Amino acid sequence: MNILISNTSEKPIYQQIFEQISAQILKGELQGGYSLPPIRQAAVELQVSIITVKKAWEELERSGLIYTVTGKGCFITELSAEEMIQKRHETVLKQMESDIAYYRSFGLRLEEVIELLRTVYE
Amino acid sequence: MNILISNTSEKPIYQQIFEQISAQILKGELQGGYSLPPIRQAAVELQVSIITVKKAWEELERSGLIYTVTGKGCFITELSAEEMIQKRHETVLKQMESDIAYYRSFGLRLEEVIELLRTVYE
DNA sequence: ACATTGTGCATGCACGATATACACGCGGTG
DNA sequence: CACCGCGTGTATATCGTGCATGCACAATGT
Repeated sequence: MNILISNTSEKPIYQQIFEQISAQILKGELQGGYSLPPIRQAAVELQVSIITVKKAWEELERSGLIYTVTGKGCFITELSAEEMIQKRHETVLKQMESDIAYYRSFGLRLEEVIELLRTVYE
Repeated sequence: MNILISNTSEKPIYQQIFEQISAQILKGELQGGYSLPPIRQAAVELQVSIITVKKAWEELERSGLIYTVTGKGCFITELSAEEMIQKRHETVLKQMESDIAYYRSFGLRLEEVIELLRTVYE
């Protein structure tokens, strides 16, 4: 459970949890077959309600990254290295499309965007 | 008033209006000194409430892109070409920072991001 | 049975979106 | 010059939706 929750962020808490665990799974930091912490324990660690954790877990299950067994726990879906890369790119591309739409609405061309990226990406 | 509102978008309506007008001003499509449509007229055209338009106008004023005169109307702030470019980059960079944080959370390096960008940016 | 796990329901609160009534500014008219 | 009407932005009260929560219920395994 290496999660950082920002109370100042405009994103809902359950989505912050979802995104960070999602990233950790797709980076291979959380191995398939192992289980996630019980929602109660996670709730205590993260200082949030059980239900907030559950909503994050539900999103993860909807994305096919974990599966739930009532009474037992939640387990990480086993993925091959190729599948992880594939899902990671899918996820990033989906977000990137709307990001690009925003940049383009300001009339920026591809090379301008790349130039700005280089100045910010440390 | 060349605005497109998406009801399926997760973004609030007033923010969609704000972003699009903001972009049009900073691209020079809306010249300084000219006035924006009255909020009532804009509300009819955009099929939204007066107050929703007002909230968008307030955001524009807070960003220094327009100024309001009670009883007269709302007018676009006069900006030099350099100021427009500057503000445009400021705006885009602010958004780009959080975009990059997202990409990096998935472990992507700068060159991978650029490669993905090239495949999507048509 | 009991302890541990996930699930479902009812509540409080913040925010987006709305309609209606109010205040300010300008210009025509007596 | 005063007044009133029209067009402008402004403020108040209300409704619906979604985030976040606590508490009680169901399922699993020892």
